[in-house]
Amino acid sequence: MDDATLRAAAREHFGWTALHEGQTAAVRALLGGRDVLGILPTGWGKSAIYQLTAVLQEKPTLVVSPLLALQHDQIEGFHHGEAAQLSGEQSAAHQREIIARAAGGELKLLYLTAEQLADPERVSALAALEPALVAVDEAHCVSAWGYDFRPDYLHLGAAIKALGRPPVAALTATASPPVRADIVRWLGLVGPLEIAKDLDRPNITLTATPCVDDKQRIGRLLEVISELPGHGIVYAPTHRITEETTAALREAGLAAEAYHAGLSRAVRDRVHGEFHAGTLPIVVATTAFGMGIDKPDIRWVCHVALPESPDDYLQEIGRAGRDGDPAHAVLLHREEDAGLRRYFASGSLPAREVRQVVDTAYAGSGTFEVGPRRLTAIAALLEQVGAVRTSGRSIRKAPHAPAAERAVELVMEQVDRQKAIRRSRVDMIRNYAETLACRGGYLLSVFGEQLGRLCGHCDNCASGSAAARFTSDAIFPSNSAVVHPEWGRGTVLGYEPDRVVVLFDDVGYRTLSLPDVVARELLRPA
DNA sequence: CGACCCCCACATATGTGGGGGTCGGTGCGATATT
Repeated sequence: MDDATLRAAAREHFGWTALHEGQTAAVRALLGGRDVLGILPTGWGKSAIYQLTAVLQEKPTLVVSPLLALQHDQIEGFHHGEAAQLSGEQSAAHQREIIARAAGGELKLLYLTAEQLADPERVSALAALEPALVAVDEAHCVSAWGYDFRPDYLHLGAAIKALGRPPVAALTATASPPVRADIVRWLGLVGPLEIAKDLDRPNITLTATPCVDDKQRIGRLLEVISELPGHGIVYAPTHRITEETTAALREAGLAAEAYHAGLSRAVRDRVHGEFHAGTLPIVVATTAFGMGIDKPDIRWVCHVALPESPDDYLQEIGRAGRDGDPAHAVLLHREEDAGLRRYFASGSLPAREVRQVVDTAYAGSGTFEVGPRRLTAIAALLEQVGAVRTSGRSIRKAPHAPAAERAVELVMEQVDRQKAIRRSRVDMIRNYAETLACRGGYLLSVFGEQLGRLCGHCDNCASGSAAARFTSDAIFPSNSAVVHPEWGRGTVLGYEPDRVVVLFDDVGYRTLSLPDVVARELLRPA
């Protein structure tokens, strides 16, 4: 199908008068049976990719979307009348009715969660619909949530296979190279067409300020907020700090409300609604206040602790200034912040538990003595290394499975690798906070994007400290593959004066001293 | 990983310091209780 036909269809079905080249390329790829990985900013028109593809096909499209509230919004925004949601909130009868409507050709889009696809009966009912496409929205959740929080994300690849393996569109606003690798791997994408829009957001001024203690940090926060125009979000690391910060702001006469997962649904909805409507100027929140915030005129995002990763940070500050007007991202950090993040990043999956699952699965009888969440994650990891086949709750030894000991070893290698990468991301966001070089350039380099100039919208660019440190003395080109004797294969991401940032496949991000690299020949071209 | 709380010992009758334990973020969905 050529672009003119696609544009005509977009106009006819949705009234869209303009499509990006990236959108038409993605739709063409999907219609031709090719997977798509789209890393595209919010507001760019990611959903249009699968919506347009969906209406051009006879069979329905399944959309995996992480939050039920998000699904509601998207179904409401789809003015085509042919979208519905399938979730555990609905009665069994209602669920059957939805599937029947889809089978009758009445629905083009069916929204569901990853958990829905963990149920083999549900999957076979959906497979009978012969879905034309699976879209995975907010695909970074595979990586961010799969390993511990919502492990059914790790079974999506297997579920998609069981659905007849239609083409897959994986879409997200933010994904660094390790996250992309997770998406490709766990969704089982094959040679996907990658569409990425550059991540630089020139209208967001980046600032990071070290604080010696929490008292000073709150003081700085109050100063910052009083200087900044408009409405904004304060991100805090814990429920308690969220509440305390809210109290401090209110005491200073500011209208602020807390938002975190410990609050009732009613309070959360009210706070979200008032912020969105503009009647509440400040929300102090944990990461729970995230996806689904679609307010164009957020003027600032201020962190009172280090976030867990560059991915999280970019995602969170990306909520500011969507209207394109000037906005601010302020990071008030302390060295002590990294501890909590390292803890969150570490997770834990004891080899003993993996062994127990392997032994039980191989024996074909007995009980799994592991919590349900962990069992789901372990099963996915074991399936990935070819040790077991899973279907719903059943975990059976796979044909040609490795020996039990070897299976545990293979899984633990994956777990350790994952842990190393996640912890290295904490180091990267710390470097971002502490660097005297260009912050915009640094942040982008973590995502494998080379700015090649000063960003011109960070505090270090403004003070001149970035210019003094700008360097292009590359000994290896950016994005080139290198090998380190201890850390193995990696990709050169960028340079700071006397330092080079490399992303290693097995150990994650590392910052190496350039004189050291040269003197000891630590890096060789791969 | 580190903040914080509790408890205890300690030198002295109220505060300090140390040891040990606990807790910290995201949401789905199924199940139990009003």
